Amino acid sequence: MRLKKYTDYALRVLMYTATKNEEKVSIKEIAETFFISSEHIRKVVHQLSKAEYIETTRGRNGGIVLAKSPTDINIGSVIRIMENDFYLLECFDDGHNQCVITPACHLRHVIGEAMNAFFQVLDQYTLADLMENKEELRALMNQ
Amino acid sequence: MRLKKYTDYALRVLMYTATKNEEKVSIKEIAETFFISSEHIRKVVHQLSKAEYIETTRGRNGGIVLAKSPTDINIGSVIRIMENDFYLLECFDDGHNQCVITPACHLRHVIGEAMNAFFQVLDQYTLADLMENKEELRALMNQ
DNA sequence: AAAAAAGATGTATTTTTTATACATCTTTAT
DNA sequence: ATAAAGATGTATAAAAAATACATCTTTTTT
Ligand code: SF4
Ligand code: SF4
Repeated sequence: MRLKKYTDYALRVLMYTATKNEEKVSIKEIAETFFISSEHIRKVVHQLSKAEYIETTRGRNGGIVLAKSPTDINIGSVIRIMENDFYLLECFDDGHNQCVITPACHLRHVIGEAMNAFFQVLDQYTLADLMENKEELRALMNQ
Repeated sequence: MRLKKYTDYALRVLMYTATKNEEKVSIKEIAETFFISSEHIRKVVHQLSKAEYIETTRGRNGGIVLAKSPTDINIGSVIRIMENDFYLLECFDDGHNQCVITPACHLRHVIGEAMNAFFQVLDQYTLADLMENKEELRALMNQ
């Protein structure tokens, strides 16, 4: 059981961007901060932008800013969007389920309940909660 | 985010075995019930046996029985054993973590808390809970 | 003793998913 | 025009998971 690296990268992009209040940040500087190829960050940024968490501006002096206040960026929602696939079990994917006991199986409800508990925790936090020690984070990011 | 098919197969083996109280069951019949190759079931059975959830007997009239009462087989523990890897994030794997903000990052604690909530639910259930409607399950398994 | 039925072990292959890289746009301030 | 930024599409590589194959060993029955 793992989350995708892209999901984590997405949160890093949001955290990095949040350290620079209204100032624009570039894909390049995020990539260099975390020692990740700009290529990956680029894709993550694209998705975050489509989901309207950030606003991007092309061209010279372009860059990225948050599209809303950190208090309005919910961690659970970010993870749901980045992690497209939550088919923890075969029977969660109606289209491909071939398990014969599905109609009577309690296991699927137990796992479903566990997954809900997982998200219930995530849904309680926003980007603002992650930025509570903004200065400390900024220092580690070598700003 | 997915569980491995093997993890689910392991639970199916346990549920199937639980429907036949003390009677031995064979890998072949489990495989045929769920339309899965015996090869996969064999591996799962091997792991379940090593973890002492089931007892296997070789030879003619051999087969599988539960090694303990369904009330003593905790779902969370089965999943923890079958699913070896819970490195939801890069920083969860000390050996390979290169994330620069790890010392100050709150995200990792949020995800950790969510994962705990996930297991806390699973830890509340045992195989016995899944067998509450044993007859219904048995019918779907064509017994 | 031989045969058959069961599980044990080890290894190899294939498929799927995820991660990564490359090439080529488009936009915009200077 | 040019340079600096992001946008898009596609291709490749690496890792993980799923699947298959071959060959044991154990035990009961005949
Ligand atoms: S055994 Fe239960 S949980 Fe697993 S795939 Fe079948 S219905 Fe779903
Ligand atoms: S950003 Fe936080 S959660 Fe993600 S790898 Fe770094 S320390 Fe871990």
